[in-house]
Amino acid sequence: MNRASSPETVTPTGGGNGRNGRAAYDLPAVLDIAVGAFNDYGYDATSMGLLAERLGTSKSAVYYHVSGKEDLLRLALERALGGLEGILTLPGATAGPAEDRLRFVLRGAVQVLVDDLPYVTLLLRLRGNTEIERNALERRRAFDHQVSQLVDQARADGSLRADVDSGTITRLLFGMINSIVEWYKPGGTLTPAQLADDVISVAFDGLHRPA
Amino acid sequence: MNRASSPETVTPTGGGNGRNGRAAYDLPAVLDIAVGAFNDYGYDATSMGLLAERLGTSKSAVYYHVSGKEDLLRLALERALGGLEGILTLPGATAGPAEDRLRFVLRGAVQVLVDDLPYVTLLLRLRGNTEIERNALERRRAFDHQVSQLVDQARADGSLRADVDSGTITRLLFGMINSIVEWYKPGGTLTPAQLADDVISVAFDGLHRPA
DNA sequence: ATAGTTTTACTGAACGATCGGTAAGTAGTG
DNA sequence: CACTACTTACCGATCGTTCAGTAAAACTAT
Repeated sequence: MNRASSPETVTPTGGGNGRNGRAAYDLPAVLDIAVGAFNDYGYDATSMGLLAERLGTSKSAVYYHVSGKEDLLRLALERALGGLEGILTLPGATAGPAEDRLRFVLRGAVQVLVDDLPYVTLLLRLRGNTEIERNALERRRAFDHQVSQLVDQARADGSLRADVDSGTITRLLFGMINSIVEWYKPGGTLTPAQLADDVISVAFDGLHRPA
Repeated sequence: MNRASSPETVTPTGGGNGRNGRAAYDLPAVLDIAVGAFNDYGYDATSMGLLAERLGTSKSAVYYHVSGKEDLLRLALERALGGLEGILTLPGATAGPAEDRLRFVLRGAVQVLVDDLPYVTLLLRLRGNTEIERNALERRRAFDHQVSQLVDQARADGSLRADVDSGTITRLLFGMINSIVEWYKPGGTLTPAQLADDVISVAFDGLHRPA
């Protein structure tokens, strides 16, 4: 019914397993399956029963690996946010002209998006229904705010146009980049590096043919 | 707890009502409340009970106006899709140079997005869990495809850069525009017309200061 | 080497809560 | 008295979660 890899192909942990022929899953494997399901159906519409079905085990087996549904969400969001926040600590994001730093961060964001595609996808679709979700949204806003400050600095330097509001620019920029999770399929002809180049180029130079 | 208008402020249909002091709601009013809740919590996470609470009535009172939860979704999506599809039938979208038609459609899309903000928001967050959702997603894809053809034509005319893949351009373009539903708040200093101008300008000319 | 013990990784059944939806009755209006 | 716009009470299904039990692997002791 679905085109994802069948449960049996994922992570028999190598060594020991349960009783009969069944494979033993470890936490990262369960998390991978869970995030995939969350993205396919939405977090709320994904039941623990369906998750178990995708793993080829029972509902309660999942509870051996994680403490609950929200725990899976928390783990997944931590990974996505960690990747994004990591960009801002890199040298390329902290030193040099503002426009260069902005380009570095945007390129890094595209890289993280592609590397941890399902995890970031999950993050970008949050609604803030629970405390965990609201906490993640806050961290995401903090990241956006940091990038927004880079835009401000680049504008002050005269590198960026000043006829459009700075907040609007940041939001349109992220709108463009974040939309990648909705359509990019890794493994195609468009490589992550080329995608990053395209995004940066379209963002800075626009759609018109180069003069 | 939430900052939306309290139930009592919306649409006592004017004339006749039920029994005691309670107001009588009509279908558009129920739909408005429902779409607002769907966007706040997500469609799946929004229960009919919560909907009734927001309306200030009982769960089953909602069923007097609509045949069920999915009916509310169907009605809302019809409105959003009708608005978008309508743009493509307008003269500005069917005659003239490809770049002008593209600009017209993008501007129109921004306009519809803002005019029917909650309805389009709902559309853009669909996951395709039910037949109704899948049908709406198909219509949305058809709309995107028509715009994609405009991009192709503008490229063939030499109006748009040809060094970036046409599909990538269309997707980044929609990524930018569709992101508006995630942050635009009507009634602020940024008017819909100014927003449309900014979007078109950033998309075609990029972020660099004009030469 | 083998017996006994502990640990790992589950199974199947059941829990209370909540879900979308329904049935039957009723207060107010024309 | 018919009609509108509800009400309260409830249905079966499904939700996330828990629990007691257990087969097999891993470890320890002799």
